[in-house]
Amino acid sequence: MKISFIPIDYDYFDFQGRNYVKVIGRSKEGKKICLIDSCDVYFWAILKDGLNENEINSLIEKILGIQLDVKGRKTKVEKVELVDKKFLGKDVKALKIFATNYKDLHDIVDELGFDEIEKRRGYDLGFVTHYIIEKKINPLCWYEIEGEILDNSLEFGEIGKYLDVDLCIKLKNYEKIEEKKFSPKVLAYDIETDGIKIGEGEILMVSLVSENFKKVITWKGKESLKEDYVEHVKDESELLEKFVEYVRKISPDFLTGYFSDGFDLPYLKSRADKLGVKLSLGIDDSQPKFSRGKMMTGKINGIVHVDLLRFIQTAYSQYMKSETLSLNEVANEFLGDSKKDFEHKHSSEIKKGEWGIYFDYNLHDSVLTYNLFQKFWPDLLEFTRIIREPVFEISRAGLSKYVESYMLHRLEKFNEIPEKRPTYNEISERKHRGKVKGAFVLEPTPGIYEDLVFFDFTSMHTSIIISFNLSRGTLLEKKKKDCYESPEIEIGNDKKRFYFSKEPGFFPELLKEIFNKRKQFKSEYKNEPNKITKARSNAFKLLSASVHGYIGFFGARYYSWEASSSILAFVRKFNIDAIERIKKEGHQVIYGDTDSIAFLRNGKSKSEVKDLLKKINSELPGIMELELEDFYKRGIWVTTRTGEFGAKKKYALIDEEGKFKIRGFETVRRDWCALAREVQNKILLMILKEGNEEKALEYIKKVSKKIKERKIDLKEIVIQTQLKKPLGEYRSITPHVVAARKIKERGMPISPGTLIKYYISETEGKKKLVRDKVKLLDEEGKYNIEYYLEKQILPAVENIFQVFGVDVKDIIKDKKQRTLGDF
DNA sequence: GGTCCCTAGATACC
DNA sequence: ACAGGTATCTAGGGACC
Repeated sequence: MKISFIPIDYDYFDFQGRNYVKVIGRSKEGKKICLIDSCDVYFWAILKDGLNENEINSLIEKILGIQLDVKGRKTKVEKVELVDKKFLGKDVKALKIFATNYKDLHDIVDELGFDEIEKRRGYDLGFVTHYIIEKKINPLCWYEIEGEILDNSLEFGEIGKYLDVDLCIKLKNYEKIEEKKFSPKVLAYDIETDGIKIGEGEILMVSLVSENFKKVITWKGKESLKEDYVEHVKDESELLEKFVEYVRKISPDFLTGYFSDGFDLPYLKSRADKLGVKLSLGIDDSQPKFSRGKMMTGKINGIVHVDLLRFIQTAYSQYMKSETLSLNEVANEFLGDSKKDFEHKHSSEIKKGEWGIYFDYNLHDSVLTYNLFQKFWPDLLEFTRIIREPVFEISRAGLSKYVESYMLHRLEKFNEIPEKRPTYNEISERKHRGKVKGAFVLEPTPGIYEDLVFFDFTSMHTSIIISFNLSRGTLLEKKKKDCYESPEIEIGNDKKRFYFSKEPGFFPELLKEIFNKRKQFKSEYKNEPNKITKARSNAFKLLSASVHGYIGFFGARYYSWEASSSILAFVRKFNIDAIERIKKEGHQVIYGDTDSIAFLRNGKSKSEVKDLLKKINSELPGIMELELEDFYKRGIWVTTRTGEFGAKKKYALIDEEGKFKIRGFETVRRDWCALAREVQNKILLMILKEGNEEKALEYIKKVSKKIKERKIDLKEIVIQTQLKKPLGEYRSITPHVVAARKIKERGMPISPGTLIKYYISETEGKKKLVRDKVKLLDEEGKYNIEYYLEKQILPAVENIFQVFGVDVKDIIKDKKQRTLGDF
């Protein structure tokens, strides 16, 4: 019997000392299937150059004799083969050393301190990754499989009997087949509790949302108006049991929550432990397992637990408008939907009539999570397919893991042996080597300009890596006759160049694939602009842009200070060259940052500009490409606060359709109060639309009057700042630290990541410091007129008006006039 | 108590 | 530790008068 099958999750177990993989997935017909499979277990010993046959044979004999008894497990070297391989692009002779159990490879490696062996590699990938590489049963790709059905078999300790799947198959044959549509079964969940710390208070309710399925399980508010999605149970224990029952009945591919790694799942587990309920969510009846890293991670056997927040953090946060990654804001941005209104309070304070609202609130959180999962699914799918790690990992990993896994899964094509993870000592050496000099930013001349053009390089770092074959493996020890040469790089007081082979390296070659995906999704977005094509385009832009960061990241297997420095040196060179080239054509260049150039049309037509672009492109090497970002009707650049220089990374533009683009200004910074941000935003828009400052000046007069008359709402003057580390670690006591202390005193939870909200009030006495005037939002007080005028409004608008030679200081402060008016 | 300079800290840009 | 460097800006911290 042949079955079309899509792998979703991977797990492994030991049976009689050997490793077996469980691949959980679906058949085309929607049946949940568990494949049992195994693969060769081995690692590599790279031999020193120039060993003769006898030396190699006697080495192999020695290695074959290795037998270990580790952790009660007998393991041995089963087989050794001599193979021609490559390591970092160089030809090497290597021994492929087969062993019984993957977990023992480290111990065998430790026994291999022979002089003939130069390096030992390929033992630190993790068994699942090793398996996927070995067998090429890639996640979320379709296969036609054949095998022995184990449902009633005694094999593997009767695994087929106790696994909660439709079919359990011992894999015999498989073949990759063409892609089919796959709509995963998704179940979203969310809990409401009386506690904030994990397991502290009771769980009041849990909501579950799947396709055509909505449920709130609760043991509270029985008297309340009964909605048909509400299911009442006896108590909290029964709630937990019912939750498990529904999850098992629905048997989803994905169980998804929002911040559920950090809250919902550990909370459920903790309460279940306290109440003696087994949270047997796994297909093998196992309970969720938590691993502690920087972030806690909750894993369920056979169901992929996806904390959407984690995926959004890595894949989208840099491209989002939302200022926080709260469910509400993210849902707003991607779904145009919000959380329902409900003011959280302890269950003892909830009135009878309010429970219905609470249930609805709880349900809607799961609805939002479910819908968000569906929105992001195409991206999660694409990332998983291209990176080839299980969805569970993809949904949680950082960018370095994305890049690295992409490479590791494709080394075989190049006959490459994988590099190992750096050791602790190597990491600290890398950290101490000194920063790589970064990109070039052109200082703008402050002013307001008309008819602007923005050019930018397409995936600049990536195209440089590809075009100049830059990587650790292609770095040459010294200059060769025919090689790529980096621009001069300053090292201390020295200048140096690095040289790279022209023989294509596996790393730059592999990058091409990412680069092409990026191109494909970008044009897809252009043809069909919507939130999702945009998100996907941005996601791959991010992956593509992360590769040079990966090379410079000290934890990377393929870290290279030399390659990283060279990439940045090329980035600087090409941007500066392009600036000069555009100047030479008679354009005034206003600004440039890393891979972009802004310049004036200076009377030239758009098609002349496009011709210039073509000309420049024909002169660029390799796959490097400069593209037209857009034409802009008007743009403004200001000075820095001190007024000495043109400010970098701060500008505002209006395009020809009247769309605004604002970068770096207080308007886009969340640590400024809404009032200052709105005022600055309005002023920028007026100025960009009209091309003069008159209206804006009128407006600013009105606003400062309103402030002085205390007519500003509290929510307009709230300042919010994120706590970035534990409260005790702050060396300087800033306003937001003071505010955070106040919150803590009230017994409210704060931790790194919490947004601290406060306002600055009038104070009696001679308190000078801002932090002495900090008040929380519910603390009574009058806002500090002077502070908001001089420290929020004035700095936000002062240097914008300065561009027109207008000094707004007196207009805003206006102290004399106020005194006169008072009489 | 005020001024100057420097640093810590947060956030943005690419 | 979990992609990088460049940059702006505020408020605190400390030296000095």
